[in-house]
Amino acid sequence: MTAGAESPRERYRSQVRAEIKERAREQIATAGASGLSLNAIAKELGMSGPALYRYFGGRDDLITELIRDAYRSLADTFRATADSGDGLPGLAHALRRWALADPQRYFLVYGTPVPGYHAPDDITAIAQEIMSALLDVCAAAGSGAPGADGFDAHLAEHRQWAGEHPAPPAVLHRALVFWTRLHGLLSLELAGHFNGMGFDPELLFAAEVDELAGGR
Amino acid sequence: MTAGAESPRERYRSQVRAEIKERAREQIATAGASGLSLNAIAKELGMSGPALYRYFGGRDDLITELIRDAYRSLADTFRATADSGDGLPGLAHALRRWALADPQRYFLVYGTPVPGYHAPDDITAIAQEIMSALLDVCAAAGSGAPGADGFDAHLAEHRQWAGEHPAPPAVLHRALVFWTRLHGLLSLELAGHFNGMGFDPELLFAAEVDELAGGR
DNA sequence: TGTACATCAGTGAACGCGCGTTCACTGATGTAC
DNA sequence: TGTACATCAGTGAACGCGCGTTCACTGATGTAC
Repeated sequence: MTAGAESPRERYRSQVRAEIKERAREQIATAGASGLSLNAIAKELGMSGPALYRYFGGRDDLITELIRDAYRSLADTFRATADSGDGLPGLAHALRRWALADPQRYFLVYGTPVPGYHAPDDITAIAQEIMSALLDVCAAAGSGAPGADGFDAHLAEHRQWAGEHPAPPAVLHRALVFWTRLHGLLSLELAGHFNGMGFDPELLFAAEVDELAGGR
Repeated sequence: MTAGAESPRERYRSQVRAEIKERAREQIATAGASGLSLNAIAKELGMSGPALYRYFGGRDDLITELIRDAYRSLADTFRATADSGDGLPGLAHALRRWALADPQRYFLVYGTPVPGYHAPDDITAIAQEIMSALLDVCAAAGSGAPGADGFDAHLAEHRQWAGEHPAPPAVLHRALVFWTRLHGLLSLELAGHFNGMGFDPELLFAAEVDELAGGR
């Protein structure tokens, strides 16, 4: 009963859980999050539908867990990249790789929200980890930008979202700009809005990263 | 039978069509696009479900038409604003107003795509109208930016998306940057990702518009 | 080592639901002579 | 003006489907003595 040791039953259990989630991700990849069906997953695994209730409280629980995994994965990627010292360009390209590796995972985090849904608190906490890693990198990059503008003054007094992070307003501003600009590029690219336009999305992304790393 | 005159039957018909679409928009606003149900719409209108088939080919047709309306509305807004001579800031704030007026409409255009769905050609054509209005405004604003960078050179040879528009690469670049940056801001704001962060999204938007209107 | 018991994964039947869609039909509205 | 006909909105029954979820139960696996 020591915490680290896993009994055969526990090992089996977590393995089946993983398989269920894997199939769920496949379904989301081909039909979107609204196309996820417990019965279909069970069929693919050769089980009956009710069997899944041994592993998840229900459909909503499963989706929430997939969303949590997606946040967790992005937070880990951000933290690792932030600590690697590759600066803003490194973080930006890590984000792009993460997004392209699994577009639907990206949309689980940043996609169109279901009007009623409210994420549980622990997911909000992971979102803050992501912000924290971003702020670390922005702070290390130095302010570099022109002097404080009007929005910086506003940020100086509205910085709850930064938590205890000691970054000055110009750095907070840079973090927001990093986030929103790259999200704009990635979400349009992943949604296919650049399809058929002719240019290479990666080059546009790189050009925006250059500008972020330079002035602002 | 002259083209302009509408018979009573035709008038009634288009009125019922409009009511159906109105209810559909309400449903999408409260449950997302995947929560749209023909039977529920019929019930709200006091009709039986099959009656709707007099007005739309089916559920997919209805959704497609709502998407088309959304594109049309944005294209009209862009064209009118472009012709008003208020420049990039005017266009940006018109876009923001349009987005905030009906978030789900915005997501019909720029939200998470259903993996299988492919928009019909006429919608693609409206998307080009939108781009065209944006390019007009960017061209009128002048290049204003620093000399051509690497991406501008790429754009010079990959400008199919601009159609016949005579704008130079620097202007094309500015249009893409306008589009992607503002989309990033608006989609995060509308999805609620700024909720609880503390700062005012409108001020962040304005700061980005300032930067777009200045250098780049 | 063997026996008695507890745990728990998985089954199969069933429930109730709402969905999109078809079809034959009714009845009101409009048109032609 | 009245009559005969065509158009077409809307109904109600029905089809088949897949969904999430519950429940009582079986049978295998693990645990305690």
